[in-house]
Amino acid sequence: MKRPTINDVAKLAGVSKSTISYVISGKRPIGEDVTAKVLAAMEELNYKPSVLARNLAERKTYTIGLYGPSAESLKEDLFFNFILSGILSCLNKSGYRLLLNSEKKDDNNKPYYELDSAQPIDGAIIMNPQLDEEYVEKLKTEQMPFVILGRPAQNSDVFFVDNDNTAAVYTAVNYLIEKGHSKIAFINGPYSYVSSADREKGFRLAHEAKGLELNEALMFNCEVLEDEGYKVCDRALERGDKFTAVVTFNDIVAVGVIKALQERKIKVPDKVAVLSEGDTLISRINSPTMTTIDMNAYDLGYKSAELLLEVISRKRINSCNIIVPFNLITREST
Amino acid sequence: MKRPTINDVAKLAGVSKSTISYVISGKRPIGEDVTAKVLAAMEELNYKPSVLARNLAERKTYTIGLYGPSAESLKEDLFFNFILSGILSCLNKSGYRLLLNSEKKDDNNKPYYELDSAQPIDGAIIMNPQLDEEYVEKLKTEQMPFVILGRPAQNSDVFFVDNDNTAAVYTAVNYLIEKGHSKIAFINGPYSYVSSADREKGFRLAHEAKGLELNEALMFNCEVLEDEGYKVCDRALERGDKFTAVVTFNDIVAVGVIKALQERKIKVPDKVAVLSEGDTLISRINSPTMTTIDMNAYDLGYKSAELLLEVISRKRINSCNIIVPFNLITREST
DNA sequence: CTGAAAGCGCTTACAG
DNA sequence: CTGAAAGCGCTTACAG
Repeated sequence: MKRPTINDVAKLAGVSKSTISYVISGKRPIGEDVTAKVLAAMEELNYKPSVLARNLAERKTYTIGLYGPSAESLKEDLFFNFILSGILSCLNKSGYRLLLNSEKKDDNNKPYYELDSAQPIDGAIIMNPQLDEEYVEKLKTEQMPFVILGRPAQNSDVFFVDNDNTAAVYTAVNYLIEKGHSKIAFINGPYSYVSSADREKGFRLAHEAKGLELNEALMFNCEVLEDEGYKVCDRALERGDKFTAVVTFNDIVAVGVIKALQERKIKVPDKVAVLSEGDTLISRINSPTMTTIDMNAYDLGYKSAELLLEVISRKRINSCNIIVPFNLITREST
Repeated sequence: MKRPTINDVAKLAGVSKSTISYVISGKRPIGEDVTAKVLAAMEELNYKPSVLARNLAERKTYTIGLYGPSAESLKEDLFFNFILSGILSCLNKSGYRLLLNSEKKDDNNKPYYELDSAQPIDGAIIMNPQLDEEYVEKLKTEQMPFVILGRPAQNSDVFFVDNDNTAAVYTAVNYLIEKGHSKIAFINGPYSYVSSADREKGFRLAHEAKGLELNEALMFNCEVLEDEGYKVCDRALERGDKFTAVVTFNDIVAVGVIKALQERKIKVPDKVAVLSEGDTLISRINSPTMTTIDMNAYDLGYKSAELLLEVISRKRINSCNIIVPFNLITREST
């Protein structure tokens, strides 16, 4: 038994297939009696119009592609959950579907995305700070609407949604300085992330604003993993670096940092305060609970999707960006 | 500038469009010189075959649909991350795409999925224990391949992947009994989940096996949320229920339980031991770290996808099921 | 080894 | 208010 097509319905109802199509779409008025016949035929055959065929005819898929982290790094990334949740909430409201693409590796182990104008999507959200650059020019020439989740390196003429990462770290450091800290370590993300540079800028500015000298040796870059945070902190302690507070790239790195401190019986926050970014449930569950900057990741996702839909429908044409606010949440770790 | 189509390439290369198609697919031998011309034309026009048109012509989308939790409940669900990671790993290997569908609510606030044979997918993974039933019969008559992630209530003739939840709880309770506990509370998931019934069975069997009397009043059902775990535990303590150990549905519920205990200065594990299921990073980060049953959620996802692809390609026709093993991981909370 | 044509299942401009 | 036909951009059986 094959799936019924629009032709089967047309034959059964004794009308043309355009009429079937118009009854479904409501794009032109159809007589009451005809409508009734068509509806009955659809019911009888349990007919549902093929999404695929409709997409091809309309040249529209009502689907957007999310280009996110690799399958591997997605495993323990709660920040991603919030973003995904925000995106889905927005799309569900508008009847759009989501094609979820994770970063892949080619034969040379180079990361890439399956992302070009041949994909069955109306637009893309790119959330990988390593890969967005590569696709920006390509997508522009291919006229595929897209939004970057994060600030692109040269934000010339693209749509993007991000936090003000510089201001976030500025706020964090400022808070610590006002609490009396003067030797603050900074465990930043990979050097290649634009957001790492943004954060570093905030770190420097906060010191300048308070006229506090900054110790370059206390600034570190590492992969965004618990274990990396642990190692960096552990090595710093081993070397005898002096600091009374540490700001981390995100919650999971902070977990590693706190572990390294606790293993050496360095009390948090009594001896060293720890401040993270993200406000995932990790920061509430960890002991001590963590002071963190809530980046409103749900909003980041929601706004990206919302913006992308506006770009697709040409309600927005000139590139623009949306900066999602953050809030400092103080808990036990500072 | 419109996207180039196969006709543009054919014209430029001076051959028929079937030849273009065959050069790309390699489904029939094409002369060297012709191949070279075609490749050059494709290159010059930056041609990529439309995925949509190909899908319609082949009646195959190389896409599977994942029908998962609602956007809301996905927010703090790390178990989902593992499953998703497993699914993506498998699909990436096979060149399949993932359409991610979350549970939606209709106007009457009734949950539903956008899931029928008209969707642009070759098959579906259904991971919602509340909704799978509803779609099983429908999908069967519509000949849409699907795999249930979890054990369906009447597992008559469907493909499914699950843990042995009964054995998992049996193992957990057995371990606690051997540690000397005799009054064990059980905070189970919603009564409507098949997996809750499976777990309860394990809880009862473990008691029977050791000839230990079971106190029905110590068995609870609640939504799978931190706060619900907290409330159930708090009310039990308030009532003066006596127990020295509690087994929970998952890690996040255990967090609530431990919080309720700690607030009343009841030491974990000294006074009350806590054992959860899931082994997400929560159980490692929580203080005390949690003894938990690792359900191998990544494998759950990977195997579901693998099985679905086999069903789609008709390498499997008769319904079957895959039971993913679990391991007890002991940490500080017991 | 290559081409002309039918077909996948829809939508929509054209015509009445 | 309704229909016949062209078209979306491919694949593939048919033919040579």
